[in-house]
Amino acid sequence: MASCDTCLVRNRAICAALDADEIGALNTIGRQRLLEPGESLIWEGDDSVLVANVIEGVLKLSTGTEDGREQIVGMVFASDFIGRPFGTTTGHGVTALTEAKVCVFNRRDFDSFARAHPALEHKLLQRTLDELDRTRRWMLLLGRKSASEKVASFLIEMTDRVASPGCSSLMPPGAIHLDLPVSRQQIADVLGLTIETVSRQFTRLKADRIIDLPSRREVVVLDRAALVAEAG
Amino acid sequence: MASCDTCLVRNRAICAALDADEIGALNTIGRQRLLEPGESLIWEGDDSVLVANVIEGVLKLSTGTEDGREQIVGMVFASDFIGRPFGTTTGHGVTALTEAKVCVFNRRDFDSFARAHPALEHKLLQRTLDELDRTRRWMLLLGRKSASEKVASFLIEMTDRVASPGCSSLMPPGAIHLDLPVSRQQIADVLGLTIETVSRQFTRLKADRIIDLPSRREVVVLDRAALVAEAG
DNA sequence: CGCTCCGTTGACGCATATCAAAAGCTGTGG
DNA sequence: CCACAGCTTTTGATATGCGTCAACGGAGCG
Repeated sequence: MASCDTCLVRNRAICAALDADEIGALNTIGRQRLLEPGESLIWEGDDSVLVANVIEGVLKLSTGTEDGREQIVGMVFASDFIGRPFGTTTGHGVTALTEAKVCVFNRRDFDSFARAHPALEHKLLQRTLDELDRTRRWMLLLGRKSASEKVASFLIEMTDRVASPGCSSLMPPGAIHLDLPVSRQQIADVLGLTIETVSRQFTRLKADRIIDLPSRREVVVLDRAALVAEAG
Repeated sequence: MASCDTCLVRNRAICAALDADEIGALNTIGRQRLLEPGESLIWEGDDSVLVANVIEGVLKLSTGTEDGREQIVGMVFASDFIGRPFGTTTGHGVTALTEAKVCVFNRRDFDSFARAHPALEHKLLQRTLDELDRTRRWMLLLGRKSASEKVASFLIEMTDRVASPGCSSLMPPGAIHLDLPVSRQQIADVLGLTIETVSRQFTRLKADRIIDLPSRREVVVLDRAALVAEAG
């Protein structure tokens, strides 16, 4: 059975607020679950029945209109928290983008545990405040930036969030290698654009020698400064 | 001297989590402040030196690009909380839209007080989670909705948030009267549009008998259902 | 009464969406 | 190993919604 002791995110997730005894107690109400790419953990509009910590992988948070338009409202990574504690419904779906491992809790169990452990609630509050700040900054992008600014901003955000350690010596100095966890369509859904516009911006950036595109899911950032300049 | 005992939002703001003694203690570190329309309490990028509760009035949270584009990332009303506790910088400015009364705290004082009072932190967490949900729903609007859907959504949000009690008997049955706390430019900055587009949508809605526009800052919603249908 | 600010209206252009088709990958079965 | 099917992505042609620029109008104020 998986235990918190061996958990990859033991010291980075909100659990870091707890001591050994408390972790033991939390361990009894949580269980690990594996998700395949495309598999959903929570659906938009559902009653809030569970919350979770991400142990491995990348997931998206998304909402949509009735006529099928979709907007990705957040991406969550290892050690991030998922779900809506202390509430009744979840406003957005949660779906795995890569294979993912999550530590799932029944929401009510988690709620009472959290209320009994202020240090945990404090960590959760800090995370929520950070996420709110990040989300508000993204609103500027959605409301006011052009397609080229949006794509540049996306790539910069990605270099900060999923910078691959496996940069081979074959790459030009200063280059940053990215393995995107998302398809072109999903990038479009993050940026509020169409897939065609995203694709055209990628090819233009490649033509301008600002990035390289070794494969569909890979991006090499050749000139990060140029990207920052384009991001507005 | 103003005291929490007579505070208009005593039972709705996060202070509602505290008993009489605790309120007394909080009273000693907070002070009231009046703001004129257009006056800023916090500037984007500032060190986070203060936090506050809104007692009366409406304020905007906004970010902008270097070249002057602006995006309003939130509107705050009576009993809402303002500022970035437990953090170093604030990602957005806070500016009064109407005359406003706020209860201001030094951020460090508030931080230590909050850490010592888990019930207060819990209220703050709930508010922050609610605000995050609201903000994420707004992202769908910014990224995926058309101008007409945006304006309709804005008006619906306003009927929920500032429905005037003073509906005179002169109005058609079912009509809802709104006193907008914002200019056309500010509506545009909330919706990620230009002032001209907002204006055109307003006149169209008036021509379609869905709203009436008695004055610049007033809107009468004649057919809320039609507005909901347009909001997407 | 006239000035100024804000909002409205109109003409026009452009960025991005839409529609359509070709070009790469990826996997499967012969 | 090749052929083919079913994808995602790219590329191209066209359409359109919204932005931009410019002029006008009306409300508030000295």
